[in-house]
Amino acid sequence: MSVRVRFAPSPTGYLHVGGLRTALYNYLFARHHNGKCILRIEDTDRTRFVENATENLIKYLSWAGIEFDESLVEGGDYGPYVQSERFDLYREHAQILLESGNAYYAFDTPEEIDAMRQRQQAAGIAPKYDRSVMRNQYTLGDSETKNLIDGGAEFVIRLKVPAMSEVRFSDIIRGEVVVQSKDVDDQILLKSDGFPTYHLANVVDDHLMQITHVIRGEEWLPSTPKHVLLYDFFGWERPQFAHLPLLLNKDKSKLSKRQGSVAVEDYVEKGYFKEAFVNFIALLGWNPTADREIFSMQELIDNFSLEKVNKSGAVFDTTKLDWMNSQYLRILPFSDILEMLKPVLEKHNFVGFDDEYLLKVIDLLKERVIFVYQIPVFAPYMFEEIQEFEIEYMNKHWKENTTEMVKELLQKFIETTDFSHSNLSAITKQYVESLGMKLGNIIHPLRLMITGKSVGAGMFETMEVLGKEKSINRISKFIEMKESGKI
RNA sequence: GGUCCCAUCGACUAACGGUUAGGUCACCAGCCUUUCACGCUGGCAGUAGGGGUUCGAAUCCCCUUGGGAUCACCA
Repeated sequence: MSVRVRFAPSPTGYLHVGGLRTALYNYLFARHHNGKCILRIEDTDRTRFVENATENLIKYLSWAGIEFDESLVEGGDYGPYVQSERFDLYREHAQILLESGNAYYAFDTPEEIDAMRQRQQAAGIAPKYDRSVMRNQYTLGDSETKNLIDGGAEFVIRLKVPAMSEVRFSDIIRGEVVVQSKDVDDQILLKSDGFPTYHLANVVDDHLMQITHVIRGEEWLPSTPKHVLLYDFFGWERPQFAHLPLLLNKDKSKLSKRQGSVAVEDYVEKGYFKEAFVNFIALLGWNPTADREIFSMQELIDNFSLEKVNKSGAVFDTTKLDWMNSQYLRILPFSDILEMLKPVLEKHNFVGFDDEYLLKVIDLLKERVIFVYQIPVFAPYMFEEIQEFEIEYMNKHWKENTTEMVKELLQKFIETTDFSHSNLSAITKQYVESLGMKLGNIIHPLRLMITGKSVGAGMFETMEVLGKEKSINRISKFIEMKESGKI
């Protein structure tokens, strides 16, 4: 039987980084086994409906390079892929459970349930639906139950958890898990509005969609016994479960909004490459070899296995992500970087540069920054005239004879027709040597005049990219300013 | 609190009974150098604690401790 997995997010607004990792592992697992990866939208909670949330989810999943074989976009043979379009199915299945005696009607109001919990808490026992005293099919009797329903009373359908037995299941990542059924609550399956809860919808859909492996976050582990019971009651074969370790805040609690960005879109906004982000996320909780850090999507697919997924949670610390981004800045095709650079430059109002020039600038600076957006911040002088000179830098390197030297060197720059960095270097070195001086005596003043800053890429490389005209103009202009005492 | 899950450097992790407990990020130092980076070299730093099992335990078992998740007519 071929592998079929699903990513089943609830459209509550944005794609969570933990959700992205779950989606990614599902995707990697499916691709690794030549199986199918399905996207199913779990929108059974009408009170949490968020406009455009599904579109947003799909947008960022797609940004990350995660493709689905079946979804509301691609279609497929097991649709619809949106739970709100499958309500009849859930009602039918709840009915099956009712008839087989594995589920029952209950009529308690939220207030009554609340009162029950308070009594239990006061008595120091775990809050759990008390089938023997609440208003339900068993305490009311079948005829009264029928009367209530016929009379239009609101009801829910609850799972009838067996009194004394063990629920056990095996998890690919965690091994055998055993829970006593007395600790499992009579979960509501169908809400009073007729909509299913996650538990029912999830099991029905996973079965109907022939999902072979349920790969989801660890937060679902405590409710898995309910799901297992449902599979058994329906007489269905259970899928294999794999509960992924959680992504954590620095304080080790479940990754949350309060302690930093958790929305994938925030990281896109911050300028991370999708390749770096996916690579980073993939290695949080799973590691194929440990002697390697950089993996392309295809390499992740080739190496992926659920057996190597860790059991313990991973702190989502982006320090390493920054390093990865810098690595990708070096290995990614120039054309990709160029496309990211253009909109960034526009924001700075640095316009009118041709691709050829921009490519040279990227090559010049990519090893000195970790984000594309830092290029114009690190080296604005590549895109505009110098706004400000670092005075301290000037004071440190500008001696009495510097102006004279610079003038002579400028003359040589003007005379040369070869403005390559190697030739510029040769000219300059020859000149300082003729004076019996060191390169450092002239290169810092040069850097100051050309860039205004004390830090940057190789000086002659910078001049080459900037070009003869601009380089010479900046030097002449600076000398004028210097001699007229303007600086 | 009940139930369940988890536990190797600060972080991500490797070692699936035998290693001086390895790698990466971060941090520190040195080298390189034209500044800043990159790069290279080296360094700091870990098996939560206690019992077993075994010739031998990070690894298997138990207890303790710690952390987390979950206990909704949310997913």
